[in-house]
Amino acid sequence: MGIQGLLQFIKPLLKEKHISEYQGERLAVDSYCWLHKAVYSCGRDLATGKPTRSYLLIRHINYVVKKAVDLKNMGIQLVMVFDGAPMPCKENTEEERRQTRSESLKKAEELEKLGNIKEAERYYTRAVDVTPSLAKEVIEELQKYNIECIVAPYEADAQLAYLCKIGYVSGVISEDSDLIVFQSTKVLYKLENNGYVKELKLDDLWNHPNYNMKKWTHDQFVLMCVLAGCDYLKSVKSIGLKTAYKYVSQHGELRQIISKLKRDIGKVPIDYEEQFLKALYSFKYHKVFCPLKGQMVNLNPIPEDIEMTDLSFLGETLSQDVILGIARGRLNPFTKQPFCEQNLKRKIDEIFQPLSKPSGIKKVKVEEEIKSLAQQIRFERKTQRSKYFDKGEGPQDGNTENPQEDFIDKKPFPIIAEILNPFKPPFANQNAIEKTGPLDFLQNLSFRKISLTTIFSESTN
DNA sequence: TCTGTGTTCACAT
DNA sequence: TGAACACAGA
Ligand SMILES: [Mn+2]
Repeated sequence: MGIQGLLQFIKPLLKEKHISEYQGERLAVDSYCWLHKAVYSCGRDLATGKPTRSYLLIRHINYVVKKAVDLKNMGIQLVMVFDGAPMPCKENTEEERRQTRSESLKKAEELEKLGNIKEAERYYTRAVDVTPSLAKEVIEELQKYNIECIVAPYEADAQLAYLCKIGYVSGVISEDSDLIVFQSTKVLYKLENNGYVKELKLDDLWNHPNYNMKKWTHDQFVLMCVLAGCDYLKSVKSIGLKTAYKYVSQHGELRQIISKLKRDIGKVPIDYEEQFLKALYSFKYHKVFCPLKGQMVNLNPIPEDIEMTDLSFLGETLSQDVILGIARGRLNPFTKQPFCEQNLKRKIDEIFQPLSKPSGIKKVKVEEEIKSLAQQIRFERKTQRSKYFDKGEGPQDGNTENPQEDFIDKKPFPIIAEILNPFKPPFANQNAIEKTGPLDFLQNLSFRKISLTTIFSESTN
């Protein structure tokens, strides 16, 4: 997934940083990275849908929310971005994943029956499907903390890059090499719990110590990546990043490269050029949500004289109502329908309440848990989202015709105002320090005393 | 030296 | 959602 070997390729360009250096900035988070890690803490319960402990039904939410709130408390503003519908051309990949998930589930259930709980657990974690509904549960929780969430219409990668492009955020937290291909200006890779992170600035790409790309355009870089194999198109046999680099260095342009490729290697698929163009376009013109206009746009504007006229492979164009509903977590990005899952609290209630009746002890425990769920601490009610954001989202927020245009004229990009007038965390020099969540880098910094979100702590059971 | 493939990992006690 | 690593073969 991503571009095989790209992160290794750009490794010399990564700069070791500490997350505290981004205080005052606004960063977008590739939330599925966190979510996928998070579900490892409660694989069986999510995979089977038959939780053994109620807190195991929400531990993954806790993981993501805690991480986000911790960053927010450091004075980093966050935009949590979630994946939407899969691109049509990735359907086979998705099918494979569905396959392995269901196989893993079977295997896990067998192992569990045999009493091999430990091994079963391993397979259960592989069986978990991270669905929009799961994401929705996280989003609902994040929104309680006034953390902005955006569900992309398609891939989060493109959405994150777009937010960079319009200056809505100054960088992205991710693990995915595709972010570079999508032209994100700054990507923070490998955020550790101690706060260290590896930063890539897109501008540095052209000064690679081992590969001369000084005169390259970004399009040429994308060319290299697609040549080496990407999610949208497998590479021709024996072409990896290194040889792709040579081809682009020597020929520079798509048609020439492909004809040279055909001369060098016989086995080039007949429709390779067409597929190649589609892959390039999928990177360049991916459909995303614009939070300023409240509309669906392409990552880059489609030129008048574009070669390929049928762009349906980019996915359908959604109406403003639908894209807004998806982006803000009201509609399922797969079905475009409202989420029909019942409220999480009620779900927990329903599953555990009957079980608890015979045993008085258990019932008390469950009630405590639900009470604790209901009492999630809210803090910092002061809104960080300016009115402009809401205005930008059009009629839904009480605006009538054409709200986005006059909005943009008045205040181009909210973030720019905030760069000029950086957000000063209110706790900058206050003395109260509290040890908080799992991110130990918090411990060495000065923080306002704050109650962190712990929906359930491990000690409840 | 480079690429393709298979395996393991991500949580947290 | 993804990457790292090891190893075999061209
Ligand atoms: Mn990707």
